[in-house]
Amino acid sequence: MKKTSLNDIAKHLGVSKTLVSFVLNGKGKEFRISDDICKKVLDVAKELNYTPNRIAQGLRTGKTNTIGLIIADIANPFFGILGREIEQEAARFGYRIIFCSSDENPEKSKQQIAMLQQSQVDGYIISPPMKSEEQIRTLANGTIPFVLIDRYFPEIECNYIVVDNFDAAYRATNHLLALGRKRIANITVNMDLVNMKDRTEGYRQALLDASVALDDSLVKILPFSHDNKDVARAIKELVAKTGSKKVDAILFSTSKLGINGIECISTLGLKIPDDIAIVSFDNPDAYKICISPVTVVNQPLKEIGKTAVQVLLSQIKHPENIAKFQKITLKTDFIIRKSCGS
Amino acid sequence: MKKTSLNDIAKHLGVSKTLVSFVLNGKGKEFRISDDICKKVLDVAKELNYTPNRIAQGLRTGKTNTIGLIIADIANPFFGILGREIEQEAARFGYRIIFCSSDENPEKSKQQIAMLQQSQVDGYIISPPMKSEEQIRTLANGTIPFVLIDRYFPEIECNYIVVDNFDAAYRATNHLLALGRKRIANITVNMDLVNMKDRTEGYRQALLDASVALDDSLVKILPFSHDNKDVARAIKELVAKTGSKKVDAILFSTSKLGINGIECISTLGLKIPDDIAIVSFDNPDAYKICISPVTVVNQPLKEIGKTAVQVLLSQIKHPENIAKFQKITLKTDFIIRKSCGS
DNA sequence: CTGAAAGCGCTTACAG
DNA sequence: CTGAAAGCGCTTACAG
Repeated sequence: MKKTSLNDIAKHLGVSKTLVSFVLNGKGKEFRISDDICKKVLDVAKELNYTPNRIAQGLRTGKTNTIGLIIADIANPFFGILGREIEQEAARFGYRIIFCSSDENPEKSKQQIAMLQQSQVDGYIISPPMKSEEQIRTLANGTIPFVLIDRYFPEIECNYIVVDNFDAAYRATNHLLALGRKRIANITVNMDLVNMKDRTEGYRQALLDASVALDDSLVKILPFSHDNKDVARAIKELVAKTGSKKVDAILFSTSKLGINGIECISTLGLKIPDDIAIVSFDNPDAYKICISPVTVVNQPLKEIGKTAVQVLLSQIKHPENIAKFQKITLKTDFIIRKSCGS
Repeated sequence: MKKTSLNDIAKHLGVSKTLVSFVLNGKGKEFRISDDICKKVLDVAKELNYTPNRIAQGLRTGKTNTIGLIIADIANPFFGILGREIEQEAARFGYRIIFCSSDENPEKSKQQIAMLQQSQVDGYIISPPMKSEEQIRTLANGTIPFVLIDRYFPEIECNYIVVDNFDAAYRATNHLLALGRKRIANITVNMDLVNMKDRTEGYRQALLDASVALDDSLVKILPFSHDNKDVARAIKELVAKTGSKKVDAILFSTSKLGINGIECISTLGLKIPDDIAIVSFDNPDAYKICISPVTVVNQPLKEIGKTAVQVLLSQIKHPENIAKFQKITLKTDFIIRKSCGS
C-alpha cells in the first residue's frame, strides 16, 4: 500500500494532475474550475487518504518551510524555553524546526550548519558559539536568511536579537551596592562571547560609578565547559579572603554557575544572604524554591524567541530585504527575592 | 549564484552525472572508476562548493534521514534532557530531528503526526498524550516505524521504552514507611495515562503491604494542565487535616507538582522534613539546592533516549522487522537526600 | 476551464 | 568502466 500521490487521484478521475494540484492548493476558484470537479477531487483525495509530499513540493518550489535551530543545549532550560517559543511561533506560520545542540563547540556548529544547509532549510536561528565568526560570516555572504540570538558578533552585519547585558549587570550590581555590599565578586565564563563580556563590563562600570575600587581577583572566569568542581574552586578562593578583603556578594553570570555555586556555598556552611548576597542571571525553577530564593536578572525569553522567528520569516518572505538587518536589543527585568537581604 | 548540482559538476568535466553521483557517494571503487577521474570529480566538487541536496535525495530514495519527535514540552527539563539524548544518538547515525511539543493535547499531537508524515520522516519517537490511542493505533497500522516513550497504551502492540513506575512508587512509599511516616499523601495528575496510574498503584500497594489503611482523601488528582494554584489548593486541603488524620508525608508524581508543592509548603511556614516528608519523581536541579534537598525517583533519561533511537533505527533499517516489537521497561534509581529526614 | 510537458536534484537499473 | 534514461511527487509556465 503505497502512499497516494497527485497522479493517483488524477488517474482515478481521468483528469490531469495539474487540475488536481490546483484544487488541492485551493486555487480552484482562481482557475475557475467547476465546483463539481473540485468536489470530486476533494472527495477522492479524502477517500484515498491523500497527504501531500512536502519533500517533493520543497524540491520543486525551493521552499521547505523548515527552520534550522542551533543552540548550545536543548536540555538547558534557558534554551529549552527559547526553543519552545521558537517552535510555537514557527508552527503558527506553518514552519517546522530541526534543532541542534552545539555544546558551544564551533566544530559541531559548523557541521550542523552544513547539515541544515543540505536539508535545504529556509532559514536559520543560531546562538553562535565562540570562535564561530567565520561560519557566521560565510552564512552572511550566502543567500539564506538567519538571525542570531543570545549573542552576536559586533563586526558581522546581520540580524540579531539580544538583551542589554551591560545594563542588566549594571543594575544588578547597583542593587547589591545599594544594600551596602562592597566586596562584590563576579563568577562568569570565558569572555570570547560579547554577552558574557558585557555582563562583566556592566558589573565593572557600576563599581566604578560607585567609586568602589576594582579588584581583578574578584572576577572568576571559568572555561565554557566547566563542571561543579570548577565552580567550587572559584567559590573557595573567594571566601578564603578575610578582613577588609572579605567577599560579601557574588554576581553569577549564568544560572548554571549560580546553581552550582549555591550548592557549594551551602556545603561550606555559609548563609545566604547573611554571609554572602547572591544575584544571578536567568531564572530557573531552582531559584524559586532554593534555600534563599534568588534575586535574578530575568531575560524575556518568549519575546526573544518570538521576535527571532518573525524577523526570520519576514526575510524569508521578502528576499529583497536580505540586506536590511534588524538588530534588536531587549531589556531584561530584575526580580528581587531574598538572596540579597534587605 | 545558484547552488551547484551534480549536473554542474558533470558538465564542468564533460562526464555523466551518474559517474559524479557514484564517486561522490564513495562508490568509485565499486564501479571501478579510474582514480584519475575520481580525483577530478572530487576536486571540482570542492571547487564549486558542492553540497548534496538531501531533499532531492530523499525524494528519490524514499529516505529522509529524519526522525519526528513529539513530546509534551521541550521547555520542561525532563523532556529537554530526553530530547538532547535523542538528538545526540540520532546524529551519531546521520539522522536529524524535527521536534514538536504537544502540550499533552491530543489535537495538537494529531496535527503534528500529520505534519511529520508529510515531511516524510523515516520514523517517530512519541510521548503520546492521553486520548491519543486512535492516532497511535493508526500509526501502528501504517508502515512507518515508531517508538513510544515515557508512556504507552497496553492495548496497542508497538515499540515502547518506559520505566517501572509501579516499582518506583512502591519503593519510594516504602522508604517513607520505613522512616515511620504513616499518613502519606500522593499528589498526581489525571490518571488516563498508564505511567501516572502505575505510580499511584505502586503507592497504594506499598501501603497495603504495610497494613496501612488506604485513605482516598490523601490522593489528590490534578488536571493535566494544572498551575501552582491548583497545587496550592491540594496542599492546603492536605495540611488542614489534624489529629490522627494529620498528613506527615507527600509523594509527588511529577517534579512540576513537587516544585510548586515545595514552594507552597514553604509559604505556609511548614518545615521539610520535620512537618512533612517529601519524595518526588524526577530529578531537576531545583531539588538539589532547595530548602531541604529532595529525595527522588530518578529516571534513566539518557538510557531511555538512546534506546528509543536504537530501537527505531533498527526498524528503519530492517523494515522486515516492522512487527517485531521491543517493549522495554527500565528500572529507576532512588536518590536519598534530606527531605524525608532519617 | 483543462492538459501536456518541463524540471527541481538526485539515484539506479539497464545497456554497452 | 561509463552514459542515457527513467522516475521519485510535485508546481507552473505555456498552449489551446
